[in-house]
Amino acid sequence: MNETRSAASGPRSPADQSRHASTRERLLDAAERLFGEQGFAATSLRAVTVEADANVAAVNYHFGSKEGLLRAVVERTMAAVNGERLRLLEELRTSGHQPTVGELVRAFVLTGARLVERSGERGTDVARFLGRVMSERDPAIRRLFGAEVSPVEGRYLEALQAALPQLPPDEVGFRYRSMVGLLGLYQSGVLTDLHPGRAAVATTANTDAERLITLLTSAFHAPPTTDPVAPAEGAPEHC
Amino acid sequence: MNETRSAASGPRSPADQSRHASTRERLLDAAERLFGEQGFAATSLRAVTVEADANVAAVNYHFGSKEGLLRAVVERTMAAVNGERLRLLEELRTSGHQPTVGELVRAFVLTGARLVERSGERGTDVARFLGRVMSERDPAIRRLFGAEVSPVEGRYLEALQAALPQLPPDEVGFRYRSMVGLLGLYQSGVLTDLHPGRAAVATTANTDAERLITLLTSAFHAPPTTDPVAPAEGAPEHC
DNA sequence: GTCTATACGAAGATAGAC
DNA sequence: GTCTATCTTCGTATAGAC
Repeated sequence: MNETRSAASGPRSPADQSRHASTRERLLDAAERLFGEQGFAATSLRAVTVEADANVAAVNYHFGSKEGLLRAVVERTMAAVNGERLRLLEELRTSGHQPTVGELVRAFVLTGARLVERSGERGTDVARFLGRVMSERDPAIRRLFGAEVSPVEGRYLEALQAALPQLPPDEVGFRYRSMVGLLGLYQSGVLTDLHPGRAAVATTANTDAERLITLLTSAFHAPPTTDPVAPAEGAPEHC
Repeated sequence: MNETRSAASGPRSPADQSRHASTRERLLDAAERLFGEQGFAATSLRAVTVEADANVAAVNYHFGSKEGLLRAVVERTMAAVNGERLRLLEELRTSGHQPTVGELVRAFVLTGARLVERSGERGTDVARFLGRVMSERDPAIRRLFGAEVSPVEGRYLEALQAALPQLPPDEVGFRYRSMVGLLGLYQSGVLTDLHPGRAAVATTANTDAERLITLLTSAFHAPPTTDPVAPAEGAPEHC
């Protein structure tokens, strides 16, 4: 309860969840869960090492620093998400027709959800962790995340631009970044909570994912932004 | 460069920007700038006190804690934003007709921009600070921010619901929270940067604000979200 | 009342023993 | 390769100067 170690001498028995995984893997699992739960800055390295049943210095040995640990967790998780996104995009492109905006948005948003399903027990941890990292404002973390998603980003931007030929590339980029940011906020739980009135919470996740897809699809279909000075304002009103 | 103080004995000459403001005001100014630049967790209390030319303990005296300092900065800034938002909303409601979604979104989004203009020199600091706080994921900070905006939130939700009678309240709430979150990401610079190819940066701010208004207005006008199982997907496609 | 000097415990990082 | 011991920095708390 007190300090750096919980079981130093004897064979540790309580909550030995990831049985004989390596120290490295146990550190990654613990960091993913705690970073997702409490955030990066709020999670102490000592809390991670206690949960992973390892020493504080093991983090520095395996990952160099706390940020190195974060980078490793991001890489491990994003590898799966990136693969899934590219696979879905290929699937759409080889289906005979140009992918629509709605299809692209749906594929992008649901990738996170599918990853969560496949991750089983650790699913919600992964979702919260990804959401947090996705909309992080720390420049260092943003760079690290950006480097991880850039291969997929280019492909999606191409496909979105092809589906929205009337929009200037700058505007497609702006809306794409809005999608990434909003998905991050959604996955970190920012858009979900705060309405305590209702009872049904079980289906909220799926419903909100669909709401997000609806919202984003309509956002992409907005007309090109007009001049900053006194725009017509009624433009999207007609439909 | 080393420790808690930069000029202990003589009259401080370098960068004495807010000349004879009280220690309390100088602490608020410094915190607003540094929290906006680096984030709350990444900014050390000592960095704030060095910039404000005050002692570390002054923070605890005036604000009780680091979080108390954050609360004070939020309150000082949001008082202006809340007032402006309520004023604009009243202006719309007394203009004879029901405010449209576009008008409500525009009033909400541009409030931040106007505050920035009025703040003059400190404008960009204020914008970044507000943006960061708005989309913060730390529950404590979210609670504190939520308490600050709740009076305005209710009024805007009412007006939006009246403008979108075909949408269920839950969905209006979801889209409102999306607007708040996205505005936060935008104001903290998350949606703006990263495309280094272009040259014009001067007009980017205004342009992106208009893009955000366009995007959000269209997002609010999306049809109600259908059942999670295999939605038609073409719904917003027709317009 | 305001503010400064200073001390304390906790956290991240590092060096070197094993 | 792994862990113990130690260093620096952080937020907070206390005592007293003005």
